Amino acid sequence: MNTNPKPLFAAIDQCMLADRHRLRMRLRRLKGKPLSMIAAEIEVSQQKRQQRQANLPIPTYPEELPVSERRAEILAAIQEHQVVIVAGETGSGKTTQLPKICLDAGRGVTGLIGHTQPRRIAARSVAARIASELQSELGHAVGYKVRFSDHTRPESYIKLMTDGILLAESQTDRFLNQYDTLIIDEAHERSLNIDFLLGYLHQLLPKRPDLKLIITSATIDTERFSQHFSNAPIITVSGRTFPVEMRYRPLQAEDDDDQDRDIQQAICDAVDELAREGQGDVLIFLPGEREIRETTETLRKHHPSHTEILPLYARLSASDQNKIFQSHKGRRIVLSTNVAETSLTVPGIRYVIDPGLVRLSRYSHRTKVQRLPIEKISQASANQRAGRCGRVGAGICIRLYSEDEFLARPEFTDPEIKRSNLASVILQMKSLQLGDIENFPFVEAPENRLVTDGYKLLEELGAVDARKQLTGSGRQLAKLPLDPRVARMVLAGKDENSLSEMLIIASALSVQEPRERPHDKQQKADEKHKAFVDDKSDFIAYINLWRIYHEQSKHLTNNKLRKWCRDNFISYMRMREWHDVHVQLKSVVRELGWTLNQQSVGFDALHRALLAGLLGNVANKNDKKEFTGARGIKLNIFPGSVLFKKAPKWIMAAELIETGRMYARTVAKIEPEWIETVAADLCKRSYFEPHWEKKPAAVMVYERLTLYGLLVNPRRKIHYGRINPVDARELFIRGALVEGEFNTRAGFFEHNRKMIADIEALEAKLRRRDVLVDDQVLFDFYDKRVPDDIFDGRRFEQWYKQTEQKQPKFLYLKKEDLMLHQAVAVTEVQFPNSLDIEGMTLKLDYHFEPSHAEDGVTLTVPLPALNLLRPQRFEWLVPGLLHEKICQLLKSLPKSIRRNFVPVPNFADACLEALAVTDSALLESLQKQLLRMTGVKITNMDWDLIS
DNA sequence: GAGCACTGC
Repeated sequence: MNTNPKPLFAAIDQCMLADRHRLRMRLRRLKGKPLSMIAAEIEVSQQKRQQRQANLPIPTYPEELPVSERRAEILAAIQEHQVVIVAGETGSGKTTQLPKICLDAGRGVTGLIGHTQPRRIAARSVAARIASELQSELGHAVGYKVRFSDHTRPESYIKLMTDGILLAESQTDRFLNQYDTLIIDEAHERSLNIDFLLGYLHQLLPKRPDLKLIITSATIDTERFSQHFSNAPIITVSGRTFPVEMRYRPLQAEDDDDQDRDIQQAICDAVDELAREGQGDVLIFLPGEREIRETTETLRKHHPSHTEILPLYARLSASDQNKIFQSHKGRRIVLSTNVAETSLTVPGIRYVIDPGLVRLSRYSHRTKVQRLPIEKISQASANQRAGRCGRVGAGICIRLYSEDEFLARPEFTDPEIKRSNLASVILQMKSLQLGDIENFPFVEAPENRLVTDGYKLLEELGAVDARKQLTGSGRQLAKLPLDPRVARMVLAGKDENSLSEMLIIASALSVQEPRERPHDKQQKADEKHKAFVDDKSDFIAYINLWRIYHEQSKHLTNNKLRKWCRDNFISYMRMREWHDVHVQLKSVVRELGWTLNQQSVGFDALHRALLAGLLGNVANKNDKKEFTGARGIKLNIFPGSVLFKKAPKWIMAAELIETGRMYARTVAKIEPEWIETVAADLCKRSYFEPHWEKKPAAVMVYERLTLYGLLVNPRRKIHYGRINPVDARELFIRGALVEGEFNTRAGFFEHNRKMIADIEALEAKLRRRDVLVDDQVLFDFYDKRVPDDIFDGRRFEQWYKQTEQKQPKFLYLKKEDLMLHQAVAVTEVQFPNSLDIEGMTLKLDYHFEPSHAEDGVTLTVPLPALNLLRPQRFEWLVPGLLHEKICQLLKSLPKSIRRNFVPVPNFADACLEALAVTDSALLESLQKQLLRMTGVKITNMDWDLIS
């Protein structure tokens, strides 16, 4: 039995790259067991490789292409270096010839030659072109893979794909082992995908020393790519283009006498100037649809003759776009957005007019919202535009700005990674465990604040925690081929059992708007689109459109369905794209083990799930009918929305975008209460007016709830105990125990209440407030005894019951707990609770509250007894108060008399002792006694009884 | 009272 694995390890080195890792792992695990099974597999993989080597296509090269002349040089560079930069303009042939040169270099045998393009159309057409040059059927030696369709075979050598596909593959094949060579084409476009890929490859190359990487770019900024890949060699291939004459025609007049022109006028002048140059089509670059429309009208008035004027932009229907490929007589002027700069090549252009403007997407750090400002284009972009007229012959480019201005412009357009919210990139990196984005080897690192905002959005969606770590739901979001916000909706849809509806909406939000609204048929289109409208939600309109369309598709032929789409101003192509995304989402969701609801879901549940992804896009209408969104930004409902005319108080939007104004697009009515349930953790809460309430026997507080500064709930009463148990306990002790606002049968409560009442009664008799301890002492008494976690009636009763059994009366106050000093003077003799008069016992009440009607001592007399009483008796009050009264009387005497009775309290004491309560008047008894003691005679007139 | 262009697990 052969148990020596060594030769097999060596044999694995001759296997297909994609198999090696798996085979090595298995071989390692076998340790000492029979190796026959794995040996067979190794054999298969080796044979596959040998077969590929044997069948390797032998390329031929069209000699007229500039790249063909540099073949040997490029081939040598590929063999000597891991990374090669190939720079060349359009027409150099690099895109079609490089993969063939790679074949010649022996690449493509142990693994595929992967070749990326920024766009699906390009991936497909380049594949077709190379296949035909290798005289192989498309999908055999040369295949392509774009979203929704994979046309490659195991025996393919070259695989064209979008850069997004390669990036997506890295999620399941971390080492990209199916490739032995990668060509990243059009790297100068610097899309998010390309920048992410270049960073990814930077850290992959050391782990895959056998992998070759070729980066191709227009001849701009190639140094940057070279530096990023440790000074990789740059091979520059000339383009096969014709010279373009540059003419600068700024809007500002050169002479002071001349008037400045506006862009419309300048375009007309430029068209006239080019008309004098002779035959040839003109391409004019404009920032947007509106400008194209305006200029079309200006030019129609200006050139009424046989000039054909064609608009061109991405939103235009396919048939209108295709007009640029139809032959024509006379002069053609194409007015185009940036589609014609990179994505689409307009054939037969001899002249370009470039006003130098573009509408560019820029993420605003200030408002956290995507903007679409019109900006001046970069030099690179201007040159790219000029190049569009040098493809069929010498061209002329008229720039509607000066050369100085051109030179003053930035050299390159900011790459997308510096203009985007990075949530999606960060989420993918986290899920790939690529470490922190801050340390990721980007060609150009995005600004920190963009990274911060990316993390913030992910935190809002619950994809990362406060420590920026990926959460469980973050891992799930990363698996969905969707924008993170939309992915979050789908996840919530799973939880709310509304996945069926949610997948329709999520796929709709991922594709371009399928409803068409041609400028000349706006009303007709709106009329047709009314069939899909829901009066509370633009999201429901997508579901309605989806259902109606699929109902039609069931019984209509393809052609009839297309016609139905045309009649209803729906883009058939985009419906197909929507459908395809939906199919893909369904399959991803199935793999995740999620199930689609069979029963349709209600409005609320569906929109709560949508809200989970759109918390940052919530807005609230104020009294002036203006909307305020997160962080105080003012916004408007997009006029195309169903809610535009009658807007509800609260809305959420699928997207916020700032163009002319800040617009909320795809909008639905929401209830603010949903925010509380969906965003419980995200809402900021402040608390005010905590207070004890007798009836619920709890400390209550008002809560103020805001989300990103929006007032979701201004005043909601809730229990304070769970929010701040320490404060709540204090308020409980004060309110319930000290102040006694408490319904309880606990024994201590009545006892303590009575104890305090007794002392208060005592104070009333003494006419002073310094006997009963103050509330703070009472508080301290309870504070010492009540445990920390007792802050409401229910908890208190429970604890009291248990503790009372072990320590009876443990909460009973004693007299000494309550009295500041021993009020010895207070005896029953001094302050009797009743008076015996005329054989009756009459109740006495004491009250100490100056200026109150009942201040003093109150004798309660039954009405029939009233005329039996003699008023003189009451001048004597009660003994405890008589002393003070005598003092006051003595002090009221005129000074000449008063000085005989100093010190007054002593004389008062003496009088008190000598006098017995009689029915005679107090003043007369006093006068007699004082005369007896001092010989001073006082008359009734001497007393001042008023003050 | 109305938006540049692409792409994907």
